[in-house]
Amino acid sequence: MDDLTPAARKFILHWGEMGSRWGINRTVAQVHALLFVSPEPLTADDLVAALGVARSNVSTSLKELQGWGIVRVVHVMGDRRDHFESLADVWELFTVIMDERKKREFDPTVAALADCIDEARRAGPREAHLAERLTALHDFLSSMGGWYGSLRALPRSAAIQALRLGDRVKSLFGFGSSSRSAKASVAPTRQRRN
Amino acid sequence: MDDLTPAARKFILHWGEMGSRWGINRTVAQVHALLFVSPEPLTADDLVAALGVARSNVSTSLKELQGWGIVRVVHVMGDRRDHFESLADVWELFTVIMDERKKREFDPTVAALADCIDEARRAGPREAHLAERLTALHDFLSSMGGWYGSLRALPRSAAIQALRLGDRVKSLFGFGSSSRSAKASVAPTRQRRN
DNA sequence: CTGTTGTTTCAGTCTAAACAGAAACAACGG
DNA sequence: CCGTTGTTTCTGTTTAGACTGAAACAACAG
Repeated sequence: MDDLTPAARKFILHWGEMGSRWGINRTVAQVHALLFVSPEPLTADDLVAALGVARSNVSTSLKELQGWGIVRVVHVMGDRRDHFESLADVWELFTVIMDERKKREFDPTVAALADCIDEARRAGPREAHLAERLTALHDFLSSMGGWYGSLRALPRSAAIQALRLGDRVKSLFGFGSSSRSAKASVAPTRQRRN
Repeated sequence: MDDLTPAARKFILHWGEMGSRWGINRTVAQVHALLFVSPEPLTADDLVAALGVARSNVSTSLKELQGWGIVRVVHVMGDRRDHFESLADVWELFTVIMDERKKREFDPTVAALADCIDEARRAGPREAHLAERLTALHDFLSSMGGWYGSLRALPRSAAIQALRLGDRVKSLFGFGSSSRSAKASVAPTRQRRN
């Protein structure tokens, strides 16, 4: 962690922090961050040295990242050791992660909601209100899932364009569209009732 | 937790579990889940009794939910105690939560990336690769943020319709679109390479 | 003033997850 | 067969965060 440049170190630490705030193991996120910014593939021992964590920890993290499909093994001529590299394409990274979390968490949630709704309905009018609320939630989540599925079904360029579609509308409201416009959409949205 | 119906209990536990997997305190998520499905507003003591957690814990959780703007105090005639209710509207719930997490985590990440990029650029060509990777990430996240801002700027009905836009595409693939079609959109998205 | 209600804080406990470090094992190249 | 490399599994240990329960405090209604 000491032979990293300040910028790289800052990024890796922040990325690890973000990961842990979103339910991703900090070390896993850090390993990924380092691979993502590394110009060339790294060995497990490189990662151990750079991040200062145990070998077993790195090994597990690499396995998990490979399981997600965002890190893969490559081989370097004249070196028997495995080297690892991250997907470089950010869009692909995004979709792969979203796919995986959808499968692991989102879809089971929708299914669990369907179960709860069935159960509440079978319990008769006494739980009608519960069934109603859960149905609203279930339908909303299903819609989101369906929307994401549609987006994923598009070829990548079309998908990116589909996301950009809002930009035209946004310009009507006088907002810019590139990087630093974030704040414009943050503050005054609280008590609006769309 | 024992006087809840099985369906309600199952939902609350699952919701708490999901919350904790996405960086939201389990108790906070459970309190919200219970308020969300409750036909009438509940007092803090109701929550203590139903969830079996400490009073201070409920109080803190309620404060946090109020801070997010998804729970509010209401008063019941002839009762001096505060009663709490959740936003019932799922779309509003979603946007409020997304707004808050964007503000707390997403925007700071974009800003941190900009910092790292500046630093890497100032370090000269030695860190050109780092700057390049981080810029790709930064631009992607900015785009996502901009897209979300656009969506939020739309009146709600238009926003929902904008999300539904994919449905037409989806129907080409033979999927349905309304509530129970969840399973249809799940499986086959894995190994496609857009 | 007194009892009720609610908030906040704080010290201590508890727990799940992360993590370290070692060991055992497999694969394989030379 | 030996050395290298990598994986897996295990036992402890550590740590962050969640949580409890109590206490101090404020507000206020009657």
